[in-house]
Amino acid sequence: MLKTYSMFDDILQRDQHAVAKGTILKSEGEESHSRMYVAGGWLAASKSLEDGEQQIIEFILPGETYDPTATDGKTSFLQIEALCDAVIVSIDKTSWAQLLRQDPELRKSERQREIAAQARQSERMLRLGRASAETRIAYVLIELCIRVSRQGTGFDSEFHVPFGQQQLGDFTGLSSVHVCRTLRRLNRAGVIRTGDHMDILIKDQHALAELAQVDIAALRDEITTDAA
Amino acid sequence: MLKTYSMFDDILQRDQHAVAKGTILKSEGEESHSRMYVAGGWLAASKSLEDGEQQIIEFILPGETYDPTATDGKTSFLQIEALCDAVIVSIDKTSWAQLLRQDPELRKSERQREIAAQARQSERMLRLGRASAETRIAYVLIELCIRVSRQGTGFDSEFHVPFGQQQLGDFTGLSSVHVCRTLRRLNRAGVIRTGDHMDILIKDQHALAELAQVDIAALRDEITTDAA
DNA sequence: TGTCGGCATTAACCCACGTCAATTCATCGA
DNA sequence: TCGATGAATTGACGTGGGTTAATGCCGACA
Repeated sequence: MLKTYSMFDDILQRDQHAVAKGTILKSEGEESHSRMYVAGGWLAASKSLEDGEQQIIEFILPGETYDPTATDGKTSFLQIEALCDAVIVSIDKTSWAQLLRQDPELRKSERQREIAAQARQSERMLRLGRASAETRIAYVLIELCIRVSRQGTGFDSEFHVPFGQQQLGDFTGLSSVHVCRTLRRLNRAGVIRTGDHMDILIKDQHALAELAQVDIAALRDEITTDAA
Repeated sequence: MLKTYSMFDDILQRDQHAVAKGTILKSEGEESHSRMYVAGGWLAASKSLEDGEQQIIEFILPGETYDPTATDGKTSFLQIEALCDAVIVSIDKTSWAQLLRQDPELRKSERQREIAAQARQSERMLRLGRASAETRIAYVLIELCIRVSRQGTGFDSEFHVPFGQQQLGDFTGLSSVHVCRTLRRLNRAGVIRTGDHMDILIKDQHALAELAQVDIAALRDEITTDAA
């Protein structure tokens, strides 16, 4: 989570506005002159093929900022959508640049955040291109678990995913039907337990990490650093 | 391509060293304290699953720099390998930081480069997760063609890929056998013509763009900006 | 309390792509 | 000139995951 900066805080207090689940905050190719700050709720940054197939590139969680503006400085190269009811703040480029100029700490933490994001992207590309459905699902569960946990502290084995299996598929490159099949299988194997409304309980952290082909400790460091 | 900077040039003249095709310049998790500059040849940045499956995350072309150092500032989160005989220069972090501090132009162009890289990654993730083999192959051909072309000027419909079908598969998330099949099919359809040694001639640019589900003009802008 | 709409679940079926293996071909050192 | 090596190519075959569609469940709303 971002540390507290008086001027930053000031901006975040103004201009908050609530958006309903499903709201599209920015579309691909649309004008974009601001960085978004998520005060509450989850967003998804995604791209679509002409035939309508959607791929979620990144989830944006409360306390994070995101700017999908392309190199032209004008248009967004991603679509940003609210996965659940959310509260967001638009910080215009000028204000953001000013914040960065004034605050070396913020500058440094944003730099770290970018590097961490790039590492995460690489890890996801590896799974998208090369891993089985089971590995992909196991991985996303671990990743989400860790990212949710750091809002509290440490590693909570139980967490809530505020969106459906369709979106999980859009993120892992699978159909919602196969996401379902895979989650059932993990349930039957006793690795996880799914409750109502996409509540997830990781029953066997070790087995899940095995399936995801990931070293949990390393991943936690990587993702957690993101917040520094 | 990077513009000319006296001090930058100075560094690039020293410390050049040649590496043979297949050389692994950095391994995943290995110590990494420098940024690499490619004076000649192509590199690949990749990640691997425990079972050995490899995914190429990015190609690094002559004139580009790359730094795979993770947020810990110590280890590389990618493997860097020479796809063909290459000449590279290691620029240590301190020198690089100094260059950035002294040169606002370089700082700005690197910033642009990072944004462009992120847009490219998103585009690739979309294809990895959601597109057919044909679309992926068509897309990578167009992407490579444009990136090679900008070393000269404009869009050359004929170009050379200095590595094999296996690596094309490692980049697109396909098996080398299926890469081969797909290339043959594109040949038979008259969209491309493959010559010896992975020489590619795009015979029908429009049809290829159609298959790739991409707007060539937009993509060219995006990739070309990368070089600013 | 009923009805409606959206999501999860499951089964049946199919196909795009992976795997394995044989064949050809180009390169290269002895 | 002769293997020897490694990549491209092609065919046969198997399968993981997509598609379709039926069913059930829950929450919202009247």
